[in-house]
Amino acid sequence: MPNMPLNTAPTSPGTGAFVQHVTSSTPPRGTRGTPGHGQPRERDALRAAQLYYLQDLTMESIAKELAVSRSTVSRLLSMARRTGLVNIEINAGGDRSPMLVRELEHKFGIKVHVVPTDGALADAEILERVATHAAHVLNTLVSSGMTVGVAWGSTMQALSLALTRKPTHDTLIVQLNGAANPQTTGLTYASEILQRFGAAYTARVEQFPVPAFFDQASTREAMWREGSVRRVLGVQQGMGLAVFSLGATEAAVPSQVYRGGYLSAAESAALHEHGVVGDVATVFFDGSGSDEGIEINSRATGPTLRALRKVPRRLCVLSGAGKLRALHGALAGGLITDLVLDEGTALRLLNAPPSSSH
Amino acid sequence: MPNMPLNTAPTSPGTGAFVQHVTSSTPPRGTRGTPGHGQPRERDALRAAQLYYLQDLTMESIAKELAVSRSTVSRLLSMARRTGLVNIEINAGGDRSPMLVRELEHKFGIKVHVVPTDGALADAEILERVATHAAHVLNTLVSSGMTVGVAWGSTMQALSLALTRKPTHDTLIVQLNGAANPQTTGLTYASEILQRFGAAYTARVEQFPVPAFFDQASTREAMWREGSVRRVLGVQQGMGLAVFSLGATEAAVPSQVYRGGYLSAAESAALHEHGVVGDVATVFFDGSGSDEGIEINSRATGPTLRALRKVPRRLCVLSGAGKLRALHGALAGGLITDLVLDEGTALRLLNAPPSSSH
DNA sequence: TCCTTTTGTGCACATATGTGCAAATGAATT
DNA sequence: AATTCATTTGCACATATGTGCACAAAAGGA
Repeated sequence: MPNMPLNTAPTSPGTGAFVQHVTSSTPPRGTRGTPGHGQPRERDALRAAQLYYLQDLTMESIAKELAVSRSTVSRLLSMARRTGLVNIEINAGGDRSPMLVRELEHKFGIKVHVVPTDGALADAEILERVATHAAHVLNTLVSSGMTVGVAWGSTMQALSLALTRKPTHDTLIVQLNGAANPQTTGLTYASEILQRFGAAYTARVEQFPVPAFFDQASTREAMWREGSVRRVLGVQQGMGLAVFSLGATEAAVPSQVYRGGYLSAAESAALHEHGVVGDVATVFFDGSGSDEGIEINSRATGPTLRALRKVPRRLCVLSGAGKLRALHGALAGGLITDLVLDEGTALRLLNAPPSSSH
Repeated sequence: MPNMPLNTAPTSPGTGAFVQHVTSSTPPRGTRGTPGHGQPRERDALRAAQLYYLQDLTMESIAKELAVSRSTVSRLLSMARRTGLVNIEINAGGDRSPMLVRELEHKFGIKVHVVPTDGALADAEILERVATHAAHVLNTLVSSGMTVGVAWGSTMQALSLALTRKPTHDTLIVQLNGAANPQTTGLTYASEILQRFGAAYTARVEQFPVPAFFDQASTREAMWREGSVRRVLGVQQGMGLAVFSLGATEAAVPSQVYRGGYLSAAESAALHEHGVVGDVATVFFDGSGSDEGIEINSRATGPTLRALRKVPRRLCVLSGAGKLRALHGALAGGLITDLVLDEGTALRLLNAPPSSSH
């Protein structure tokens, strides 16, 4: 009775083409098995995956059937998982889901995914778990032909690293908001996040090469009339899914936006003045989930909340303690349709009353 | 780095309710973990499944987190799979599928699933593999609210035994054709097949309590006007999916229909006369896939091919050597939209020219 | 209340699986 | 042709996993 490997082997990058090999101790391959398949290695991987996951054969017997060693089968299966050939999903829907999830879904009218977390886990571990879990959820939401808006930040970074491959066609990944700032030159990592999404879904990537905030609102207006920018904004219009986390002013570990030199001290103070509790893609909102009347938003580059709400599916990935007020605001503003969050935060969300704004 | 168990443990029936237990060596449970979930065992199973399949944790660490022994985690995961909480699917779609599949799909314009089979496999093993594979394919086709027509026969029997649980709502399983005959009293096994489908999909089952063939066509006409029969026929009208195999006159192991006392010698001879190559749900067809002009069909109880073709999705499960001519006929007649078959048959199907009928 | 039956648990052992390492292969280059 | 380089393979060993078994805890009956 077989088991089922899972780990993503820390093997080499391995982007290269597949090439046929012949073992000396074994009769030459190529005549074996079904003729006329694709690259031999991928063909074997599919075959192995079918026999292992569908037929419950042991790796040993699969090895015999493919005329390779057992360890090769192990590696084939490992590859099959990494490349998304095998897809494992957990059906937590309906009456099977724990009461916590059901209560949250009922209370807020959205789809909720609670990531199990042990109380003793460090914040970094929680983030990683949430990201991994969210990656699987994302796989069920992304489909061919879809345009997916993607924000950036530490949570999105973790998510991008946890993505599992799911090849699609004609999918388009579009950056939600600019990422450049006066302090750091590169901020290549925003683009790296995008690239990883693109690789995972074999999708084209549309970057948004503008700063996170303009210094002058008038400059933004001017830029927004530029053809190159209008094109990206046009792509954003077609989004079927937006993926983002929330920035929170009160977070123990302050969000990317509140470090990194994006905001001046004066600006931070102004945010507090207006009762801002958090942001989505560098657009700030108050406790009621409104982005209006906040000066800096006129210089921000993320979609207005009004525009965001037009996206049919809006997945928020949230990890950790300090973002509760931001989450309440975002929920009040109807910004979220699908939520992934850790168990601790979920519990607090259920119990804690929405903080009175300001 | 964890592995992933697969086998359906041969444990006791276990239909009973879940009950909380307390171990002496362990502090009482119930205070642990998220409060307010469903039955503790199912709650743990979900949690374990998420940690194991999504987070790639080892069973050992999950055991620690759930405060149970590692073996319990193993059993929880085993249960999670059996009950369909965990769903494993293989994405063989698009350009990743082997050329054999692509060629068949192109040639016949249908969706094809080829079950890998070693050349040295016995017929019974091939049947089992095909059935197991088909069960997974079926899971992707059956959805809530759907009416599924199900035939009977040895292949359907094997399929029913290989089904994996996938709970749905408002699904309806309806028997495609009568199964009683003058020889065997029970033929309980036709109903057992149906029951298994019902159990796997938590669906209501609609039986069709008529003989496989009437002695007199006029009796059928009369019965077809009966309210009870009309109700079943009405349900059949709503089918979104039909699942069947093919009977073949030439099969090495003759199909159920050609043994079992369903047909007299004279009837068998008449079938050959008319160039019959096989049947679907006891409705016979010739090499071109037509059921017309075949006397016995006026006494049969399965849906006419015209009626069958109205079902949007028609899954044919086929295993073994001798059914090639029947398959060619069924394909010519456009009876099939989705096909599951073993590799050997698939190869012959691709190469062999359609047998000239009669 | 006592007894029987059912169900779940941990233990220990037999299998099954993942992976570092060295050897072997095939392709590309000199 | 010889050489280099990047992959791939099989081996062997360390882990990880499945399961028979005996026992403990609940549930049901008398």
